[in-house]
Amino acid sequence: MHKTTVTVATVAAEAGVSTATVSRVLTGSKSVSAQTSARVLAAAEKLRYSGNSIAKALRQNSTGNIGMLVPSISNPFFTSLVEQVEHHLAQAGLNLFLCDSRNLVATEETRLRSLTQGSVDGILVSPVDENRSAAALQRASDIVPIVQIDRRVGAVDTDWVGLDDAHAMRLIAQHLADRGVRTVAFVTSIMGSSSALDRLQSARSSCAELGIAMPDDLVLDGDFSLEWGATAADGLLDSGRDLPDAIICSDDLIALGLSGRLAERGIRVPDDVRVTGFDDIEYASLNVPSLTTLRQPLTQIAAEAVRLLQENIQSADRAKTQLALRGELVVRKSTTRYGD
Amino acid sequence: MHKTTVTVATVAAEAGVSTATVSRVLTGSKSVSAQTSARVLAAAEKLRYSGNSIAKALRQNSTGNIGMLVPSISNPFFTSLVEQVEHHLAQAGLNLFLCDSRNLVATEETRLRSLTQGSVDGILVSPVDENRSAAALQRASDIVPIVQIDRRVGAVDTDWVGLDDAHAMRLIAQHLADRGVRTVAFVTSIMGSSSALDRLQSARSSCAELGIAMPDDLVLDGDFSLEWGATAADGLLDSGRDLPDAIICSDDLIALGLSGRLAERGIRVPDDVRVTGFDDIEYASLNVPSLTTLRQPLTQIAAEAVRLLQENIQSADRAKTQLALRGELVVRKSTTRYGD
DNA sequence: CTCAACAAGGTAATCGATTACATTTTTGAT
DNA sequence: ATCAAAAATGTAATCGATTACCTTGTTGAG
Repeated sequence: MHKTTVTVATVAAEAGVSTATVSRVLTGSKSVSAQTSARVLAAAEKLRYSGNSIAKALRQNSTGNIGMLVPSISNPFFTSLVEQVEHHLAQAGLNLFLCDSRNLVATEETRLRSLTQGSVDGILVSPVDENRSAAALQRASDIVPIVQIDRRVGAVDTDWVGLDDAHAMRLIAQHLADRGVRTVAFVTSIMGSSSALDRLQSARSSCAELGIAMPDDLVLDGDFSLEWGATAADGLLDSGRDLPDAIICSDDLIALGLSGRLAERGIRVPDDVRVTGFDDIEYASLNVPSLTTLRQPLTQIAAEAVRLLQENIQSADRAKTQLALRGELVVRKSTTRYGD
Repeated sequence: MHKTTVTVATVAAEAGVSTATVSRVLTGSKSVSAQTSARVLAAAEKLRYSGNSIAKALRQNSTGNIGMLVPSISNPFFTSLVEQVEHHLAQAGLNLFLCDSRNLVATEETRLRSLTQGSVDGILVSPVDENRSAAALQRASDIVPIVQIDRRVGAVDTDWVGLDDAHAMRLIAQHLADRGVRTVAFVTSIMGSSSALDRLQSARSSCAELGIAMPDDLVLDGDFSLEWGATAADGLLDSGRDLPDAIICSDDLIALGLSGRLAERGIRVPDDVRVTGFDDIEYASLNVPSLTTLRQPLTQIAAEAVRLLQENIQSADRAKTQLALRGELVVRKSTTRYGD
């Protein structure tokens, strides 16, 4: 199986030229005659030369791969984000090195440490916690170009691309107000991630403006998961209180988990209570009832993040950009009663 | 920002020792006095030395990272598999380099090519297509240790770890037979992946044994997605035929998409038709109705795959192992009528 | 007290590809 | 026909960490 390693030297010998020439042919630099070039290519082919990207990276001080660190790849929102990023990177001839911080600051730190050890030219990161991620992130950004994506740590001075949460929540609140909603519950993840924080704050102020009540005891926090959505549904039903007119969830997973549990317990969505999600993951449209949610401009977010990272890699000292892109409300059945 | 690079030489100068000594301290080789060691560590700390894993990899001919190539990271089954693998690799001090072949043989080939260029010590791959993936896989396995996981290309001689599909389908068929099912439809992905092939074949033979009818025109193929599940539901309902007693789906995504569409069109699961999934992704238990499915032994699969890969990396020429692990039937509401 | 064994640390080769610089050959303009 | 510019190719330095091999100094057994 594992034959003797084939290097440029092997190929050079076979083709009867120097290693420099082999390298020139293979990297496509100019100044190699057609015949020589052909001879080298033939030799490379014959020996099944496959290059050594490590050596190349060492010499050129650039690996052609980009690290991406997300809180949880099992969250479909991040999965889609990763897919988009991967797509844009591929177009730029870059490889993706994907890591999962498992929503743990400690794991995040470990990953950042290994990524900053030379294996990547730059990092896209969605930090776990607005505060507790700061130290590791700062350290990493002293070593390698970093762009924050989706979630962010404001205290670390890097580029950031993500959603305009304030605008997004305004769209949702406005939509609910239009349908006559007067009281809402808000189900979210425990404070810590910037997304959760921003969304709650924005929901509060938008609801206030529109005359929608959002009592403190109807703000429930757990995490971004189906499981928590279901638990929150139980919480609301078991509290003894009347259900609000609507339940705003800070992501689709929560909304789907919650909607499922409500159905099991005989509560009809949207007739008994309206429900909104956030992100527009694939399953949102296929759930029964289909979920009204806020679609994030994923393609654009990914494209901008990749672009900014490339700029960062090229020239270190640029003014940092903060890019808040606008989402789009997708109205579906979970907020639409017959006659609405 | 990007300061002058700190290398072992910088640290050596600061500490007043040679680069060899610095390296000895940092890698923990023996024969360094306590004082010297302390001095080196202090210097490294002071200069914020962070090492260069590229150089290290070049010298040691080993990177400490493992590539994993899956057909689609947006499929929750693969997401969970990746999580498990990541966990087991981390325990062995290895990093994960994750790639998505987007269900395309061409993308798969590109990724394999870049992975075999030195960036990883070994590869875990779930090949897109039983036949069309063979060439690229063979080529890659000539260069670097490979273990196939979940799906496989039989023609390429590598280790493989996955599910015992025959056993799994027998469990499902038996369960349905026990509940009085006499006819089934089978909704799957287009043939190509080994999983799809094996599952169909096993379903056919198990049903035959148990006296369950599975007419050819009730075998529908599309892909492993929610979308296709929904489309298949439409297909069954619009065919003009009576619904079968049960619908076996070759993965949970299909089952969930199908179950949702059935509900929308007023068909009740399990009362009008029973539905089974395959994989036991997280959402299977939270769907309404919760989904009867086959739970894959993911942790075990991941653990074995990692173990085999490590063995392969250590000693190239071993006899190859094929490991088919048994899954477990999880009975839920989608096959359970009142009184069953 | 002597010498083998060992500890501590230094020097320089090494991993494989790229590339600055040097050398030779070709080309084309006059 | 001549010479400068351009093309083709070679030689060797380089990227940064590791490590084989060597030198010097210590220790302890006999």
